[in-house]
Amino acid sequence: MADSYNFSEIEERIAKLWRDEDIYRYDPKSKKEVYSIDTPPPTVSGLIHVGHVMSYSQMDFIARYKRMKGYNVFYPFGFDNNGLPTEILVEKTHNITAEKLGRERFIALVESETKKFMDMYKEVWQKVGIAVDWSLAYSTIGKDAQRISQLSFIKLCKMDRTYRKETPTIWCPKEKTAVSQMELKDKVLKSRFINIKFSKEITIATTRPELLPACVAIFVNPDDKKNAKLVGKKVRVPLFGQEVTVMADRRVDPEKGTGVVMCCTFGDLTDIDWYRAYNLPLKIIIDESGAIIHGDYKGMKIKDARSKVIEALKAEGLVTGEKEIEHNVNVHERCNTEIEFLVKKQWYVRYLDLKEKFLDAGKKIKWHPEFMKVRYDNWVNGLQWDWAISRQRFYGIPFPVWYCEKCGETMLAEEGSLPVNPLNQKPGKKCKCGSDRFVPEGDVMDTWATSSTTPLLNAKWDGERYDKRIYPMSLRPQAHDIITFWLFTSVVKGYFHTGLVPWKDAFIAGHALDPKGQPMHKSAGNIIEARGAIEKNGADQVRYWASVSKLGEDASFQDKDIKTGHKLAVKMWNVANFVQMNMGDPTRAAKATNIIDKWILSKAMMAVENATARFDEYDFTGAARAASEFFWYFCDNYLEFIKHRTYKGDKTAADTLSAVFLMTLKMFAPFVPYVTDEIYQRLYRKTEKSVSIHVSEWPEYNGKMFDKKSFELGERIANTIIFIRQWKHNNQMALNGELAQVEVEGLTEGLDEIAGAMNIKKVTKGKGDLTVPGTEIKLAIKK
RNA sequence: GGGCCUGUCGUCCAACGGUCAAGACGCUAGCCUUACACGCUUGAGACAGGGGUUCGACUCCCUUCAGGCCCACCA
Repeated sequence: MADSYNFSEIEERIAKLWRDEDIYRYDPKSKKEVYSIDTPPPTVSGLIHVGHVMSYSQMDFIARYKRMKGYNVFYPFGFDNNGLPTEILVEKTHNITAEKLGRERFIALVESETKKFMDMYKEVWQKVGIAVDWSLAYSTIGKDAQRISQLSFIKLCKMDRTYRKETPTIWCPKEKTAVSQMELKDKVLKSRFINIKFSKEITIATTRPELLPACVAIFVNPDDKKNAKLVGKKVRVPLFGQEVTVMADRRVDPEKGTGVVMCCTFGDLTDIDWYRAYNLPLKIIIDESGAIIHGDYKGMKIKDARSKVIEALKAEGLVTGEKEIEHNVNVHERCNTEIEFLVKKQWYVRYLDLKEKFLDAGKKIKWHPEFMKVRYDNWVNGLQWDWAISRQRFYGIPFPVWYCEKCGETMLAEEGSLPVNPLNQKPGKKCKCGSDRFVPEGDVMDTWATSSTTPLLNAKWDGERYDKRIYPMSLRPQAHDIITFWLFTSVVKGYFHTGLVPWKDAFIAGHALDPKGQPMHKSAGNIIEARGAIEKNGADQVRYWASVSKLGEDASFQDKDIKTGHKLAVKMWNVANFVQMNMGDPTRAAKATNIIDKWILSKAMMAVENATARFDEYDFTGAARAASEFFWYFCDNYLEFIKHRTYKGDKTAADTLSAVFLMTLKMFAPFVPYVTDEIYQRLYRKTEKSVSIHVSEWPEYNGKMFDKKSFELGERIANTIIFIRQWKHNNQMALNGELAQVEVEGLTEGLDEIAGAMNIKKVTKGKGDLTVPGTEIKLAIKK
């Protein structure tokens, strides 16, 4: 291998080899133990940055390690094209709305549109070298995902775990659509804070006087000395006359406004909480387009109604104060419209009674890192509402439900007919009451209702049975930000449908930060795109960066880590050159007799043992470090120590050299899969008989290659050589310069090795005055 | 407001409660040594502050300060 290291050429060639040999294929017929990974489906939103590369590389380290350890690795890939970002992406690129196109056609459009992105994603992930079986790919809007989501829902209905209830929904009056919290953003708006006199003692401050007709209660803080005495009083709402009660709640800030707040259905999210918590009456005064539907103000837009109400209040002398303020309001991120709250019927999954079960499930998962469990526990402990799984949107997986027009009975689709779209399909049978006229459910499911089924989807759950080799899955890898969503909801589904925790281990990755340590955001303009980074630096180098920071820690994208990865690859390349020139038989290494060989083999065994233990704990950083430390030491010392032997054609040195380098390559293979495989192909494929290093065996600890005495003796010899090397440096000698004589005191073996390694004419036992640090060995050195 | 994480050479990042606190990038000084100058060998350089526990603390506890994240809140 006379050519120099060229990553783009190597990576292209090796990627082709992997594709041609299909080495990541999961074999359902294999007798090997299965290691199954619940790979996170990335959101299809048109962007892959180095953060994605980091988290997918980190799980890939594990997948590759497990494969080399002899597992039958089930490592699928999913595309999340069910979410809002995908919807927005498609709407933008086609300048249409999902609503106008209709659900079926929109989903079809998404599928064809995202095909392009999926191909692009696949290409990038393949460049990164993610070792997934692409034949197991799925999409979260695909037929399987639709069927399983709907089946899960039907099963939950049959278990009496669902119910439908009117609840407030965030609503955009301009686009006349429900919006999710994700789509909200803050906007600072000027507004007027108006003090309204309700009675002699009660004056409330509000920015929304037009909501007076929807006022259902008044709140004060129970610890507010000034106002606490009002609790329990009843008062009539000015202009509109309904009687409301003053209640106590700690969420009221006594310092804000008058310290007295009105609760309307609904002005903001607190109103919703109060409405739920205190079972308040519901007064709807705004319609879907944001117009008032109440009394004299009927038909007016909110802002117009507001001025009219203020006028009327003033006319009666009830406005006792007015102040211009700036405040944060929630607006719809797409159109900047201030959002309102409407009441809609929602489907819920009832699970609040199961908190203890979910906490138990959390205990059964092995968390990596451990502290991530606390986030899960906090979330479960803090749960206050059941899981609302319906969304008033057009794009998504429909509920497989109709309602009888005559008796209102809910009619579920037949399990065998899934997936269905109730909007253009009929139940296929009559209602209990005899009617065959139905109203279809128009809502779609929350995306988590689908994402939560990925373990079931992977295990081909059919409602009863699933592939027990795959499920419960071995590993759930994901980032920490969605523990409360994806991880938790998956636990919920696993509990309901299988009674089992869906995985054994959870592997929680951190986020990538920009080189300055700032989070990467589109708006900050600091996103480092994946493809460019790979083309510029090589996939091995970017992956190496991903191995440097510990699991769960955020990591900034540092040039110097890329550089270090590059140096590592170059070093391996150059060592490979040296090994090739001195190629031996790795299988003969265990027969080594030379002390330096026995020493490096023992050291290699310790490194293997360490890297293996680290990997088994999902500490890939520790594994990589164990490999690196050993490798660089091996290069700088062992290689130099044996040159005098290899130059003479000593075969035993070549055997050890070849064996130890192979072990090192294998320890690095999960991290830098391209360069290690390229070298493997050139030097070892013929003798090892694996088509790729990635389907070869992980180095095992071999007792024949570890000998404590040889190791300790070797350490003393090595330290002596290193000391002489330093002495040469300190005495302005070239490191290969010849020394006339060294007398050694306190070490009787390996003197020939010292002489050979350091180019010393004569090494003899004797007396010395220079102490080798950390030893009792003394030397006398003569130039 | 509640919870969690993190503070170590200029920078990034390690260290079962026990050597001289490791390594990488950068910097310094030597060396073209038959794998590699994309290299080798040197040198300088750090435990955020304050309390405690301990024979002994970077490590455990409390606290202050500084970052970050999640949740809640924003009338």
